[in-house]
Amino acid sequence: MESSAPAAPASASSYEALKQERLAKLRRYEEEGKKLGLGSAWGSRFPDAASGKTLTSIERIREAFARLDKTKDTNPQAAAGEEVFVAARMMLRRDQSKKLIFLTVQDQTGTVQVALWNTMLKEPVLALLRETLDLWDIIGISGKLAFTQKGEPTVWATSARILSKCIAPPPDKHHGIHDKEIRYRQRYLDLIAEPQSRKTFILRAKAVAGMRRYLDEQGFLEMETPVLQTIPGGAAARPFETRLNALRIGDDYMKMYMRIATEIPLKKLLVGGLEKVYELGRIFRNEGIDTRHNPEFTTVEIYQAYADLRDMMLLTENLVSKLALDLTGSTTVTFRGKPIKLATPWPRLDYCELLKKYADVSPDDSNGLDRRLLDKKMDPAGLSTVEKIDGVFGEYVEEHLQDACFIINQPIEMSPLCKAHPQNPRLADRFEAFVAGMEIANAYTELNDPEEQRTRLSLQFKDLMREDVEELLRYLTSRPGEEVAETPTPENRALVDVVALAYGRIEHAQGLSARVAQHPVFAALKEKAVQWHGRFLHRGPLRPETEAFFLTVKDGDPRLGKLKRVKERVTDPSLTIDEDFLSALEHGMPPAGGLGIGVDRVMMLLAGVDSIRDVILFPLMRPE
RNA sequence: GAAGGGGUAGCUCAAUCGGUAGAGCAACGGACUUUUAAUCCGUUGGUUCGGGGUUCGAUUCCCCGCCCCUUCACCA
Repeated sequence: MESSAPAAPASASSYEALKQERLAKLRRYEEEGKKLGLGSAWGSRFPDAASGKTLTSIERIREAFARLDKTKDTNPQAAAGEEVFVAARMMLRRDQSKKLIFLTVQDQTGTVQVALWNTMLKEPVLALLRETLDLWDIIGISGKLAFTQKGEPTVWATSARILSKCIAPPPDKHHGIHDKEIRYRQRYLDLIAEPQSRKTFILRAKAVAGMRRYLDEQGFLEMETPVLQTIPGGAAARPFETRLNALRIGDDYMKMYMRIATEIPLKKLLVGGLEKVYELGRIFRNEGIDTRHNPEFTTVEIYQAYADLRDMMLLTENLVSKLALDLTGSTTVTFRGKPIKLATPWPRLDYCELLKKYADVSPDDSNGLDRRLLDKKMDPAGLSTVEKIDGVFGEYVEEHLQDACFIINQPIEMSPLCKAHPQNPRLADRFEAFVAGMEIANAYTELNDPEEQRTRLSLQFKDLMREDVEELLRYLTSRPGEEVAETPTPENRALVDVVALAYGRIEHAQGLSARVAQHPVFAALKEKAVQWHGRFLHRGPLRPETEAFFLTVKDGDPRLGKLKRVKERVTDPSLTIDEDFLSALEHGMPPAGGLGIGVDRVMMLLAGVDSIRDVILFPLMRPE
């Protein structure tokens, strides 16, 4: 191993030197502690099983002190009451002399002062701890409760031992850790050093438990549906891909995707006769990372048969405001320095009226929408009407949605899984809940007509595909014939990006597939594609319904990036019609209300933190 | 993906015009029997994120790269 390596570098790092100091103390403790019956520096159960005693949390100790008299109970040697057992990490150490040492120790519930005093603790034990106890060591002590002369609640140790040695040098005892990178990558350090962070994650645990309790009390049942899926559905987001080694399709392992929502399987449960279901869990979206997005995040989706949007509104506002009240003591929270009201009822705000109010434009006014976008230096060219409306809404309206509210009556095109509004078929019977400019929940009266559902999914794909196919055609027209390599050789295959456009994917994009097929360049490509497919890609014969086309782009072509994006969209599995889902609907899904809540964002509000990373224990980071 | 800010001792942070890289905490040695980030005296600790360039000389100026933060873009 290190046989041939030269001796340790002349100047070991400071980190290494500090660690060696601590290791030396550990060895000394092990050696001398044995004689004193202290056990290993890597500890064991505390207090030991034979004693029949149990630990007392620091919170309980503080409660006990509240029942003592600060002026009278100051003599530890005469302290009444049983010995308490405390296990905690030593955060601070104040040596008064060789005979008296004050420690501040911390467990999950708080901090308390511990005194090691030669009149209470055996001299050799005190001496050994004095020499070997370091900041951030975890210790177990038994002791008596008494105030100091200055009135500080103190556990006066009658015995003490190291339960776990911290051999790494800890951070600054006062400043803690300011480096956000360390706080995220080594969350355990953050949890020890920053009480606020610990509070946030304890709060999160309580909030999640509170959500479950609330739903359980309402008669909802928590379901566990697959995280690994063959068609990721229920939202329009790019999924994470993986492969299943146990199953092969042709020569390839079967492709699978991490779920991007829990919607589809939960609705299948409604079909199955489970009438009030929910799932609180992690979902995964292969998209941007910023202060409000993490690739894996937590949602709770709730479905109730024979209910509708109105029920989901009540559920949402009651749940969120109750959580705030129970956990923070108020229905008004502070976020980014501003007070945010979560008290019920939340105002129901009309989407189009908000557009009128803040952007002075109607969703039907295409020119007006373009103008508003241009005012904000956004290019309306190439955007669908829905995207324009959504863009204007995002730019002009969202910032005004600070106190909790419901946005209702969105255009139906934006919501393919949602039933139309009972009074107006152009609107969706949907709400989005906004708080502090963030979308925290989204709910529908669920679409349960399978034929309508098929049409709506097809229309949505067609809409998304149109853009991609147009872009592809623009590319082909700009480079007549040039991109068709005669034969893929080992060299140019390395320089080549193959774009596969599955014919079946665009069969619903009426008119477009014909235009693609008729394009002369495409015809040539198709011919090549069939040859290459058989000769180089080894995926077996082309199936007629999935005729594939390939085109090649040389490395370094400035349009390569754009084409790669087209490829991603065109081969996006979330644009596959989920026949299994439609089949479920064909067996009859009860009319239902459905709701999804972004748990992380609710936590940001409750904890009053600015970044989603501050409510996720181990946020995604680039590997170092 | 773009712009801006940042990366210096184990931790928190300095470093003037480009001129020997400093402090506090931690660590080590010592004093001290009621402290509260204990205090006091002394000592040690550096690949200044990595690579290249300009220069007599680079933490500092230039180029390339890595990582973090913020804003924007993306994200039903």
